[in-house]
Amino acid sequence: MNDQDIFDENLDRSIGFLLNDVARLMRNRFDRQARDLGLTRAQWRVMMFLRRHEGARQTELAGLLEVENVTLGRHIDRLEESGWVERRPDPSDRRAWRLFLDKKSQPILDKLAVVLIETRETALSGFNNEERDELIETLFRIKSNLVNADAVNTFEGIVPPAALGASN
Amino acid sequence: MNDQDIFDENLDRSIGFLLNDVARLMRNRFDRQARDLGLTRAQWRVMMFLRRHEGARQTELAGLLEVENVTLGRHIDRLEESGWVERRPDPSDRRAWRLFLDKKSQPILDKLAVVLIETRETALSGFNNEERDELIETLFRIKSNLVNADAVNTFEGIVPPAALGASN
DNA sequence: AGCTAATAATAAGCTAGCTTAGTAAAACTC
DNA sequence: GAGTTTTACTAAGCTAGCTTATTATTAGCT
Repeated sequence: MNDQDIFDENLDRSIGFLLNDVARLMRNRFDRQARDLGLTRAQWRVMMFLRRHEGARQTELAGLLEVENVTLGRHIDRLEESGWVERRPDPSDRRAWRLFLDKKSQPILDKLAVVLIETRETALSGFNNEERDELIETLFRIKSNLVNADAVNTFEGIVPPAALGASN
Repeated sequence: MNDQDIFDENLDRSIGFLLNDVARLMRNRFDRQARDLGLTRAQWRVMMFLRRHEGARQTELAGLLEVENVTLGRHIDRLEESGWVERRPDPSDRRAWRLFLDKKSQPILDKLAVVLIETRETALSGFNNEERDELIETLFRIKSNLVNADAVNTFEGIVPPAALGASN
């Protein structure tokens, strides 16, 4: 087994690429089904979160969605253009906007929730409940590994290594 | 528990969004680490596949990567501009190109493979081998569910339902 | 040989994510 | 109270994916 084989094997078994592939396939499937409802999956997700946090500011909502501020800003631009979402000035902070759903959004949100469930059932066909729960738990574990690693880079990375291992 | 709760629960436990989040976090992490090497993860992936299939045509390579023809085409545009990849005319088909790696690519490919492994180790920290294998198998299962479902839509979808259930 | 079909690739234009840089306002510090 | 830093958001511009429409060329049918 030479060097190239070692790399190739890592490529074939790359969790990152596999995750990407699966996420992309699900996204495409959802979007095809939902195409006529006028919202993309990401836009709809924003609105689903917004429904539970009406009056939130963009930064708050971006934090909940775990997306950069700028990314959410563009979603809101489009949602506002299409009349799904309304930006109202924050009375106590002139830099900020408060976000609200338009009335017409409710029925669409519910329809898209059905599409979500259908997509999931397609993806997980043949999985029993136990397997589903395991998968979700596994994904949360990975996510928290990655989020923590990022946190280390931005905060504790400043702390000298000795301090981190002190409790041993 | 009202309707909204039901939808919200499905949102919280949405495999699709979780997969998306995790894939995004891994992509970001990889890209940050690899930033100075001059290749993005997707570009590098193209080149890793190309290394094992030199002389392939764009459509062939896109098929291997499970990406649309157009998506690969743009990758190749950029890779060619930067001198990583070369397009040579297909001698037997004047519509097609044959793709080849530039010599300078080998050392970078190997360096990026190391970044891939580091990213994976961050994501899967705390996972033993068994858990890793399970995860990969699970992802393959989902992927094949989705790919098969697409196939049904494009081919067998035309076949009358009765024919599909005939063997019962 | 001559149409018609299918195929390889590109063009244009959309969403979704990111970074970096900038503006305006608020909050903090002295 | 003045000056600095932080915060909320926007602007511009990049990769990565998609769809739909076009162009060239090949392959298939009659």
